[in-house]
Amino acid sequence: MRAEGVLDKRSPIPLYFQLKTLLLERIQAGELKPNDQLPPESEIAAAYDVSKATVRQALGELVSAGLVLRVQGRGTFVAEPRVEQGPRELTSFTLEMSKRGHAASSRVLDKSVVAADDELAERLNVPAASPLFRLERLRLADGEPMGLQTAFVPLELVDGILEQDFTGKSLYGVLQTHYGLAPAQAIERHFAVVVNARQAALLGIAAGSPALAAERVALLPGGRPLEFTRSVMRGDRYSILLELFPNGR
Amino acid sequence: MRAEGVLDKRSPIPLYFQLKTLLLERIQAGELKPNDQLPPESEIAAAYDVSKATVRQALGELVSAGLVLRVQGRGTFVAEPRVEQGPRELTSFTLEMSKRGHAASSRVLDKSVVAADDELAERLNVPAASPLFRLERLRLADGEPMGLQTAFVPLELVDGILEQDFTGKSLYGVLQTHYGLAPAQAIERHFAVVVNARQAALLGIAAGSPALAAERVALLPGGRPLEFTRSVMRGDRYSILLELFPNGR
DNA sequence: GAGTGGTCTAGACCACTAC
DNA sequence: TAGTGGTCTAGACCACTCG
Repeated sequence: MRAEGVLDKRSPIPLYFQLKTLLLERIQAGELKPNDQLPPESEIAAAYDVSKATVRQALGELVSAGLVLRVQGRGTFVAEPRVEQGPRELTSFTLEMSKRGHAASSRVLDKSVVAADDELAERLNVPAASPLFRLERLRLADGEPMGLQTAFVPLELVDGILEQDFTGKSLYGVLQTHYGLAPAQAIERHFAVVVNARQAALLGIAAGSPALAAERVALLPGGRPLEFTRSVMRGDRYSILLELFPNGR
Repeated sequence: MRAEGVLDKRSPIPLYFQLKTLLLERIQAGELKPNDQLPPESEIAAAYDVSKATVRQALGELVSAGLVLRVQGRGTFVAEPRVEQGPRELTSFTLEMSKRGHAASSRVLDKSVVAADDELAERLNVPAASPLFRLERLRLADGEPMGLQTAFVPLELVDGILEQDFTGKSLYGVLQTHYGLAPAQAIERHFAVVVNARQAALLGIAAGSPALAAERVALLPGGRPLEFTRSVMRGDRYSILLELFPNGR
């Protein structure tokens, strides 16, 4: 193997990392195509003048990233591109839709301050009857109703938020830009329901139609709940795609 | 560090794997609690009489699994339990239920060979009309119906599988032990449906009740489809829990 | 400065795949 | 049988954290 790039042994960047980056670039540039066989580890080691262990560490990270496939006794191969990237991302409806090529919009149905009932207080870890900002929106993709979302945020975190206009903006965007609040993690539960008359009317489907419901708690970096959202998405237009691996990797 | 268990150097099981398993068991048994510091790598290496590289490989896999946390200059620590491993893990219904503390069982409704229709042929990447093994089961938790699953496997991969008894066994178990086939990845789509009369009767719920449907393709290490499964799980008893992170972690 | 994990070497032998 | 990746050793030195 000709050493296309050369590793800098005096660099503070680890050799395995430099090597991994080089290989990554060659794969992403299409120079190494899916199912192409890489040179043997021993050959790579010789070409770049590093030990086999270093080559293995670089390749190991590419394997973890799903870009490369090792087959004992045969060799190392460039993997077929994956259907979807690993763990599910925490994004907004707006972002998610635009990534799928749809124009996302929303209609604000309610913007108010309510007192936390017992369930909301528990979910958001605030005292019962605490004031919460409530935002209910009809979410649309390409102008067609996709689902209903109702978000609750402890009012003390977002003083004055009632003045905000949410027509063109995402809730996460406003939390970020006006209050410097961004979730570090979210826990989301999905389950199946049938829509009631009000939901059916708003979504333009028949009452009793199936829908995917979700409850989500988004947490701040310290672990404090930032937001609790209930949503009901049309069963005929919305689905969840998951990529699974054995043993959590 | 006292060597609680001892590694068998003559075993065909790699030393790093034995060591990883030992540590895993001590964590899962609660002997090592969250935030406990593990002994230094050098000490573990000495205690079990292996090299530091072997210890690092064992610990590295525990880090990947999220069970352990390495902090440079400080040490290695037992991680806080994750909120949920969620369905990001590829497991069988049997395993999943037993992990949640339920007794899983199943009733085989159909075991046959069918010809692939166009959709099945595409999903399993086999020629149209190829013979497929078809297994339809009613899945129960603690004796109560939870859902229906129909799996399809290309017959050429599992010659003679019709003779197998699936009453007490998982499909994945049989594929593994009798054919040496284990999925490396799966892609699963979930959506909401309402059950039809047959499904309702089998599940013991009213027709028109909501249910969580899923379609899953499990892939072999090389990327060849091993299995396609359609399932319908009771909406009142089944939900999906997801842990989300910004920007894919 | 002492102790930790992070990187790296130069070898060795084994297990598996292909011909 | 030859070639591949898989495991393992016994060292070495570095980078980082903490008292």
